Amino acid sequence: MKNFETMSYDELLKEFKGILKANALKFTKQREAILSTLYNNPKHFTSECLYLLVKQKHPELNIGIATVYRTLSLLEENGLVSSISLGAQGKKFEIANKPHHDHLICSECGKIVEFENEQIERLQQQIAEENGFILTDHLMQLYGICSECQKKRTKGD
Amino acid sequence: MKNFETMSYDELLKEFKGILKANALKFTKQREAILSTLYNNPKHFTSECLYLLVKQKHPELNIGIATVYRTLSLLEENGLVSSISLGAQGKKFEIANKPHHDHLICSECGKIVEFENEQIERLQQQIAEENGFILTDHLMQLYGICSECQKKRTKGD
DNA sequence: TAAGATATGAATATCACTATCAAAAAGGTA
DNA sequence: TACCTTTTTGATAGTGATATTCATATCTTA
Repeated sequence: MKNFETMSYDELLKEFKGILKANALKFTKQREAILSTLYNNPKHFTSECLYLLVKQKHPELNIGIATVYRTLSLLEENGLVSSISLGAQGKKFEIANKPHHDHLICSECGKIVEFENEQIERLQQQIAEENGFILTDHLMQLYGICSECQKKRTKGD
Repeated sequence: MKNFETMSYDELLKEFKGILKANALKFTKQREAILSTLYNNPKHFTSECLYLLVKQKHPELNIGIATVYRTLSLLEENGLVSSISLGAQGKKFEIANKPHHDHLICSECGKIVEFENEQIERLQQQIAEENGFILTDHLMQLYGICSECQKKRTKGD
């Protein structure tokens, strides 16, 4: 897969158009609005949350929530966005124009910190090989209490 | 928390009864049926899947799916079962009478291989600390193609 | 720019899970 | 054991996130 790390918006858009063409899909205003909103807000979005933001930034499109779901699936299938499942807190999406990273999540406030660790990646590769697997992907989420929520706790009680 | 690794079913049952008593909850045939089914089938169950198996093994109980959900939550809250979220493949439960481990999952056939790696755990702890988090839990799933599915692929095409 | 395709938004359906509720069962107590 | 109180149960309805349907709108390319 391509590495989107250093991609400008124009390059990303070109990539997206290429994917659409290759699959006989159409380039629409809605799809672009969603892609650009994701690109310009490098946060982790809920589908709902992204829907509201796109609606706000592009009111003339009168975008529907179904289109947001459909487009997110499309983008994820093609590696342009990635998602993490936070169980009770829902599924969050982010644009995949950053280097690979994993997530450290606060169970109290939902804050997400990104990190990367080469050493763990190597160990994962090794584990897969030992078990006869070809590693294609991985998911690593660390859960804990962030420093702010730790402070709140001691105050609160 | 207690380590359930070497626990016999009798010990597990005793533990469960203790938890129930401590919370003023009752020991019922349904709850026991679910616990024993989990214990005797050391696999990863979907709620639905476990429901069907308990129904089959204990038809006289006429168990309802709601009870399965309720009991799984209860068992998970008390550390007797643990769960993993497999995204599209749903949430799966297993009895927590094994040492902590993570999962290596085949994206083609859904096969799950368990593994543990001390070194990764230490690195995770370290990452959490560096970011001011108190680590409470983690989720690590490696996705890949298992050796069997690799063989099928080369044959198939 | 017309033809033939896909995409869209609104509404509806689905899926996993949760809440509600009347009836049943558990487990103290006498 | 019989009673009494509380919790649990199964059935069912409800929920929220996501998927599907369908008539209309929009894109692409010829």
